[in-house]
Amino acid sequence: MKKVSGPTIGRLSLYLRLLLELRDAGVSTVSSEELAVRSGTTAAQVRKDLSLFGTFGKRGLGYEVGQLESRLRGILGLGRRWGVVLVGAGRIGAALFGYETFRRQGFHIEAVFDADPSKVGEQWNGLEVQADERMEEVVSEAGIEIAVIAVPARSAQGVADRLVAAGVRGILNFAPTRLKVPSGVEVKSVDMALEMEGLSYALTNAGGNGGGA
Amino acid sequence: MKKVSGPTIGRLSLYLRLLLELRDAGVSTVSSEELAVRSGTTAAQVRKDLSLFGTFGKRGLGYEVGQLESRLRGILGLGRRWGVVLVGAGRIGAALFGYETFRRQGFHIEAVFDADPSKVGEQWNGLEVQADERMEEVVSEAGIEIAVIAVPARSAQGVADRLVAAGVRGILNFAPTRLKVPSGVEVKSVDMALEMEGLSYALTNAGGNGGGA
DNA sequence: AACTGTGAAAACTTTCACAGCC
DNA sequence: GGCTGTGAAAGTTTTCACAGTT
Repeated sequence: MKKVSGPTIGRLSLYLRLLLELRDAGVSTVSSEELAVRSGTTAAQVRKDLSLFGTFGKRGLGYEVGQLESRLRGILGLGRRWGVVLVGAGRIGAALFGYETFRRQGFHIEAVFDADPSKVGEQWNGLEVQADERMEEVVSEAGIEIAVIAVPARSAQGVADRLVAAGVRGILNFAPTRLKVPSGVEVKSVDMALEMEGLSYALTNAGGNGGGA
Repeated sequence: MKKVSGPTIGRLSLYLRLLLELRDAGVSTVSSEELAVRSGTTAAQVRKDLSLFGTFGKRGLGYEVGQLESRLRGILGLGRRWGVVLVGAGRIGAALFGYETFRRQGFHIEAVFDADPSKVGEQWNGLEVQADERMEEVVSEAGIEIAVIAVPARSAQGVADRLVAAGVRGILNFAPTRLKVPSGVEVKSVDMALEMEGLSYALTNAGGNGGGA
């Protein structure tokens, strides 16, 4: 398929989320302007983003909510179930495990691993935390494609290497470190410290600007 | 001050993190090439990023680790203590509360709030979870500038409005929703669902590309 | 009249390449 | 010789503006 930028994909996810809200509110049609206001971008941007994947709207009318929703689901690959393993049964792992929004979009955590023997054997909502030695076996047998890494920074690269060797193709990384993976494997990082430092910068250098709304 | 892009600030945070590692490893000098490899960018990018803020290196030699570290700290506004309140004492709040990396960079959680009476009164490492009604009072009396929002999506906007009215200037938002804030207030979002959907997209449309590592 | 889809222009970011200093 | 700092070139993303459809 075409070459689409990261920011564009992020906005498509956002549009999808807004469409779900609109649908729940009983709205059946939406304009690019409406989606733009709700997602903090411009109408032209919305139309350009969508136009990269086809033509979904009706001129003069706008977009049909249910139809655009299912098209976006298809584009984002959300029309299926994704098996996920979680590595790291600490606080961040626990937070993620209970994150309802994941499950709703088709991401199912099938196993949880930790290197700490005192955590192994804990029951998490009916799933037993397993020793990290079992990681490769479970990943390859269940054909798991996505892993969430929620271990300390110093262990993250080692865990990633093992996961990739076992067949994982996508990693969501919560450790504050840059993972190196072979080409063909996708990594997305959630780096809270980085965001916080971005805030610190913005507040420190606040002054002659005017674009928050 | 100048106008610097978001990605640039993200990279500066990353360079700072790498410098700390280098310092701990006893390294005293580093080249733009070295920083580039470790941060997954190019030497030219590193030099350009730094040059936006001044001239920190020595031609022929590179950058002095300790010196560049303290310059970056200054640029990012990390040379001080930041008071932070955490709103939402659920699992995500708990994960954040224990996140050592925050404290190390000068972000101190001074109060925790929750709307759920069954959580109010819990002791979190010596800090008592307070009723959310007390939020405004604590924020304005302690002169808190940064808040972390870790409440459900439907409550997030209301909480943000109250925090801003009480004087907060920066918000780190964990709720999967776009917050609207007045200009002058900065919001950074950590949106795990969005990242996960980005993975789903990448894995679904994997194929004729080659740029992983 | 309302609103989409899209080429072209503008704005922004990254990469190149080299002069200049250690 | 090694490596920075930086203008200029290349590449990418966003915005504009308008023809085309309902």
